[in-house]
Amino acid sequence: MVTIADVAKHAGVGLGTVSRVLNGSPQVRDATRAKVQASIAALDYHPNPLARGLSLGRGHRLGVIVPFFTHASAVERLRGVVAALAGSAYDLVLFNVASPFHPDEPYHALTGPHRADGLLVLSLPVPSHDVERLAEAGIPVVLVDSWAEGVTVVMSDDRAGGRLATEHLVGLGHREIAFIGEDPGNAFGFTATSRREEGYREVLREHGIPVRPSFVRHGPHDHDVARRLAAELLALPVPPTAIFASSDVQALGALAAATGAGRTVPAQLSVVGYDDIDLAAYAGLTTVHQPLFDSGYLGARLLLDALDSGRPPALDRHELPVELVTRTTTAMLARGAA
Amino acid sequence: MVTIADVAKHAGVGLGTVSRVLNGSPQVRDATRAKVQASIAALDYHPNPLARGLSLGRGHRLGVIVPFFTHASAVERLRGVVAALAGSAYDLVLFNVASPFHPDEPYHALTGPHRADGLLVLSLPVPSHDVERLAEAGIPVVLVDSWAEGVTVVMSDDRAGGRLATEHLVGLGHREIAFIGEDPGNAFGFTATSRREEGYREVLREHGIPVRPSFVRHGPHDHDVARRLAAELLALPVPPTAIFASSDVQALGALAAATGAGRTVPAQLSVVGYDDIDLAAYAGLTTVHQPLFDSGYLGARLLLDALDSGRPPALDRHELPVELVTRTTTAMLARGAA
DNA sequence: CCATCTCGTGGAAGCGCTTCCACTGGGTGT
DNA sequence: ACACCCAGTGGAAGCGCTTCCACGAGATGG
Repeated sequence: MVTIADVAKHAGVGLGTVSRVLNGSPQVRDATRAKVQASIAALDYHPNPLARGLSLGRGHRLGVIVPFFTHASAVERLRGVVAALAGSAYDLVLFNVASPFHPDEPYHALTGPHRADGLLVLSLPVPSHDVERLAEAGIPVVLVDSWAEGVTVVMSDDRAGGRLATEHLVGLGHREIAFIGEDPGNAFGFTATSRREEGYREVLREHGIPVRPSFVRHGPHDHDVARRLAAELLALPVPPTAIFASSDVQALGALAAATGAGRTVPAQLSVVGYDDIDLAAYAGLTTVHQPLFDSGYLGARLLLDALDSGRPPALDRHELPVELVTRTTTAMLARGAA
Repeated sequence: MVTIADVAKHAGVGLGTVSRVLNGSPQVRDATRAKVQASIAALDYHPNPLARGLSLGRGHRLGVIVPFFTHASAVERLRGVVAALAGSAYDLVLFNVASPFHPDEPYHALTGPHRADGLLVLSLPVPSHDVERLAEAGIPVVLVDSWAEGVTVVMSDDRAGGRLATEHLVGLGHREIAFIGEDPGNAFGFTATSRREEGYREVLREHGIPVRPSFVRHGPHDHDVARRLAAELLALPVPPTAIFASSDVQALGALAAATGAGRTVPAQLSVVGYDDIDLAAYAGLTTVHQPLFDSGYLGARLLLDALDSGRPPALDRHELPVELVTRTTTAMLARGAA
């Protein structure tokens, strides 16, 4: 293992000078710099990031907390994060939250200093207690698709998205519109689904359409669960003519239920999803597109800027636009139906 | 920031003792241990992993190199890696290889000591030059879905998978079977595709079916490229009655081309994919299933074992089984066709 | 010509941890 | 009774780096 001392000896200079060259200090004569750089190349020297980190007090690690297994959308956001970090001095350290039973476990581990210099949280809530600890420790935090008091957040306007989807269905003549989403009290603490539901309720109310309690179903974010919930909806005495699901995965479950119940889509049932993941395009699913990649990218950039400047990220709420993508799972309400 | 010295003072013991407690050394009297643990809790002390890493000579970081943007299958493998690392002392550091133009760039960065303690490489080739450097640096390496001289590898039997797919089509009566895969000289250096192609060629040969050069098409691993290649195949004077694509993404491209050319699947064209990603099930794609999750899991476990034992991973070639999943994109060759 | 400044440089101190060595005090064997 | 050993402990050294302080050599000004 070659160290800075070896380079110094080889170049015939002091350690300090080598360090200055490594860190681009202007306080080095050009001739000296060249000599040192030649030695670095000759010895194939690589600085030890651990030692560097210890000395500097930061390890150039960006922690990303992500519910990897539960939401397909998280992957696309992660891609954005990866893209933002390319070329930066920071390494991406991945912390998965697999189980909803210990959602705060990663924070406990991370609030210890130097586990990561900054934290990006995708879709998960952060207990206020941990927000404080992270703030005390001086670790900047950015939330994507989530919200917490006193933290910089990047979100898309979920309520507007919920409105968009519902307006679309109402515009097609539907009045019996069901909703499938996650339980507001879900174990992970995901909240986006509730805001989408709010948009749904608002639009119905504005059009004077009563929100039937039996038309609003909640369950874990899972294809088969959604399928079951949709099957229940379709078996109702007065079944819905349209379903708005708060995610594409759930919408695809609804599609499967429709097939199972012998309903053709969109002739006998319209379905709208949310997220616009890869699958949506293949399935021809009408859905609300949100900029998943961009949200991850922006979140990471905000964090990097904060880290570079030494200032905590601006306490803004960055809102990304959503947009309805009309495909082939929605259609005008057939006359005489419902 | 509270350090080990603070804990020592608070507990009225020496630094060494605190360190021994932290590291579970038996050389501490129970009473002393309890006292120290109480102080740790009272002060909310968290060891600094950077300092620990510097002292120990390893940072408890497991580097994963993954072509994140190009292959959907990589994500599923990554999930396996994440699962294997849960509960271990190692953090997952993600290195993306976005561009094929500098495929060895991450290795340059990583062969420097302590960037990561071990390296897991997904689907990418490792230049032999870097294999040597990593070996010299004592960094264990495991490859998943790739191969290199002198490195532990986890792979599935791609040739057998290629055979499986082709046998299936031949068994359905097809003789005009085309292949769509990646160029053997592709910039990233992916090799799995070539082994699948070998299996395809072998089976055709065994059945006395000539391999028409015009039936074998190569292009980057991309849906739209595959779609174009498939469109070319279908426009041939004697078009194929079946297409075996070396990945699901490419098979889905072929499906799109079939729709574009007015061919119904599977009546007028059979299509087989490879990987069995999420999309395959939704699309009803017949495909070769390979244990993506398990491959990542196993690779990570091998690496962790090597790290824990201090021995390099056994130089085995771990081969995972593949299996044909028959869905709705393949059917008996219609009489009189071709 | 000397005091003063500036630039470039060497190297010690210090980051927080582990580990090794030295030391103590109570057993143990004879 | 004495030598010996060993469990338990304190603390110095050292991991490889950055940074600060000190210092020498020219340059500058009076």
